[in-house]
Amino acid sequence: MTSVESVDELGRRDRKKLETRAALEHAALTLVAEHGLAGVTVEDIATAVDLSSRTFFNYFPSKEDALVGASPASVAELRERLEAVPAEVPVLEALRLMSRVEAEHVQQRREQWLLRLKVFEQNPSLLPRLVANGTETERAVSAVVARRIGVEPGTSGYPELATAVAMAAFRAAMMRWSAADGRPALADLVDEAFSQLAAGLPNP
Amino acid sequence: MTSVESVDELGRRDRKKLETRAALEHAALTLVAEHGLAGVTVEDIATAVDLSSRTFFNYFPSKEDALVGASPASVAELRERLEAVPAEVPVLEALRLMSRVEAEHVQQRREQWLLRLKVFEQNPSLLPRLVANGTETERAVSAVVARRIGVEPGTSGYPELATAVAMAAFRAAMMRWSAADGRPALADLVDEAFSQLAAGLPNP
DNA sequence: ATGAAATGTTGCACAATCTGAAAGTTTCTC
DNA sequence: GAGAAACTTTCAGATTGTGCAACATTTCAT
Repeated sequence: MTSVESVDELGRRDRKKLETRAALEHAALTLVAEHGLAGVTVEDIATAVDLSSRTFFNYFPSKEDALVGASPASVAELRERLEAVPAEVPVLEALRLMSRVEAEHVQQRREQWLLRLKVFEQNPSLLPRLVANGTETERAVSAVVARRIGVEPGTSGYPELATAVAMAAFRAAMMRWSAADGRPALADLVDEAFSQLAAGLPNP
Repeated sequence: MTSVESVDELGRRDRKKLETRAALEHAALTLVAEHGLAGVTVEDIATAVDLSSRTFFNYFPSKEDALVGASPASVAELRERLEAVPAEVPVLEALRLMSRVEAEHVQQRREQWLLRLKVFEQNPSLLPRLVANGTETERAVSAVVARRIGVEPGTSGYPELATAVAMAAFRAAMMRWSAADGRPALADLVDEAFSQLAAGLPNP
């Protein structure tokens, strides 16, 4: 279908789609931040953007998904980013590099992500969804890792372990970043986490 | 169903409650294993146990929760188990010991857990729920870790990192165990994962 | 054993979530 | 500009989940 184009090269239709999607995400985040997850209905979110609630469901399968704001392209991006790392680089280091780039992307949407993470902290039932995003990508990333070390997926368990651990480290860094109100650079926190991983998580 | 009558000290009422809860869990798992998550309604599950759907919601807040079968006591158990490890044992080793015990508990309910994990694999939208259980406990465990190394929670980030990583390793071991159809001992797989963690996840 | 208290189950009403299908509207292509 | 393609909306309906009141059962004190 449509390959990787920049936003400028899109037609009016796709541009409006992205706008609508972003507007729904933003409305969902701000409304839930103010009234709590249970205090906001899909109808509330839709009317805040002047859309029917049915249209909301054309964009997101559920209220929670609008808060996660899972971008469909992110999986492929992550994979390509990981595949771009030279084969002689150790797996954990490759995952660190991939995560650093992801951290910079999050940092670019700083306000949005800080708001999102705050909403997630205040509504713990959402936290699994943040990992859900990861669950999709976990298979893709671990498949790349498996190829990288020349192993059939699902036999050694190492690719799945390394992937799951790396994503856990990334999430932990994000939560710490959010708790510190986005003061330190997220990429630095990610780096620190991976360093501790590489050292075998010794007592500090 | 003939009760195991090993649940001493409990009156008939609480015994029946446990039975009903287990029956609902079992019905939910087997039905979803056969018809898929979307192919089973709460009404189906309830009538399979000869209960009203209203009663189902007295036991579980949602259909998904019946599949997870979250035991309320598990959080406290985990905490106590971790606190029981001598203070001079390094954090990662303490988490390994805690996880081993948990692995043995899972192994004791082998069939139930293999079915559950199979259901979760076949319905990926459920996977976050498996971690949801963890999200609750993640705070509790990381709080214990923080006390163990004498750090204010939320400052160093190490307790949260170590906890998240340990739980990721445990989950990876469980998935591998499930993929291997429960052949190897789960505790051994957990052990192996933690060994790789302690070694800094070197390329295999 | 018996009656009162506590607890569990159920039916009912109701709000909210989410999905198909059909019809209307906008955008794209030629 | 005309037709095709894609997006939005309305509508109907199944399902989820909760509060409440009535009913049934278990427990407990006497």
